Amino acid sequence: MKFSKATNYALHTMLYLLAFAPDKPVGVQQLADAHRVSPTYLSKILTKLVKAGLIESASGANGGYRLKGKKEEISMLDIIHAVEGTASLFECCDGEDDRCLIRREMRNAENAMEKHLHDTKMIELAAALPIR
Amino acid sequence: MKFSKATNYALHTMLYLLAFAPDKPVGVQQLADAHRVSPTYLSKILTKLVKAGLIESASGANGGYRLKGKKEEISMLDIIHAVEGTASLFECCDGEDDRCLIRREMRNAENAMEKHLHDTKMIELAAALPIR
DNA sequence: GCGTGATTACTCGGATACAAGATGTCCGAGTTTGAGCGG
DNA sequence: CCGCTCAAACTCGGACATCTTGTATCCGAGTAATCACGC
Repeated sequence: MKFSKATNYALHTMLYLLAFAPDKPVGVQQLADAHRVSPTYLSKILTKLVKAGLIESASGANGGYRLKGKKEEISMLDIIHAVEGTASLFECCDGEDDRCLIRREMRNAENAMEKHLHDTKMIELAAALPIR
Repeated sequence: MKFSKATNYALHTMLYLLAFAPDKPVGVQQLADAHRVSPTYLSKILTKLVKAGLIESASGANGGYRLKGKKEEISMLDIIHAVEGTASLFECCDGEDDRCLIRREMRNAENAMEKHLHDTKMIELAAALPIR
């Protein structure tokens, strides 16, 4: 039960884009250098963000990844869901048996965390960065 | 990022003990039958609960596992921590760098979930079970 | 100056390799209960 | 009826085996900008 490194990379990359390049596309190489990750691996992760509609990719020379859509609304939860999936963190009791009290409480706890993540917008973090 | 099945088994077993056998030791075989798990595997999980001080084991004939200590105070978080460990769910930025805003917010979200799990006591769930 | 083609700098996606952790099994060793047996 | 012994029923812990998932790399294919060249 851990958040994957992929989620970590995705969050930091999104923060980077918001803070340093809100409009221009940035190459995978540059993003990878900024966080000490392999470019090809980071590319795989960013593909998930593209599919989720958070960013878009530009092919060819001077291509790269660029923010897409309403930047103010991007929450931490959006990014986490894009990378980790939206499935519940806790599964038990064969499917959708709502009589399982343990499952119900686990879902409630999970929702508490997700609410916090949903209320935290990436653009606020970008604005609070000490050095830009 | 998923809770392990081991956590699932641990939670259900604890609920079972609280509801059906608050005092008597129950054999691993019986507990395993109740949740369709291999007895030896369940034994491995319960060993963690023993080390955490939530239950105690009785060797020999008529032995088994029994609740230990103040039953009213056992929370879901206690069990989860016993099985999954107490480490933070999110790690990044080499160690304890508190300047990382992403890490800070992830910790906050995590704490929100843990608070909910801490406030949910197992004995309440046992009392709310429909069929006993 | 202008169009055309080649080059270059990129991303995309699949296939693959590797590592770690979760899951599950097996077995030998130790421990307690209780039954059997002899006195 | 008492005490001893022994078998049975347990748990404990370590050592495996297996399976899934996360992590990471490689490579061929496609695409867009730019440069070079010839007209």
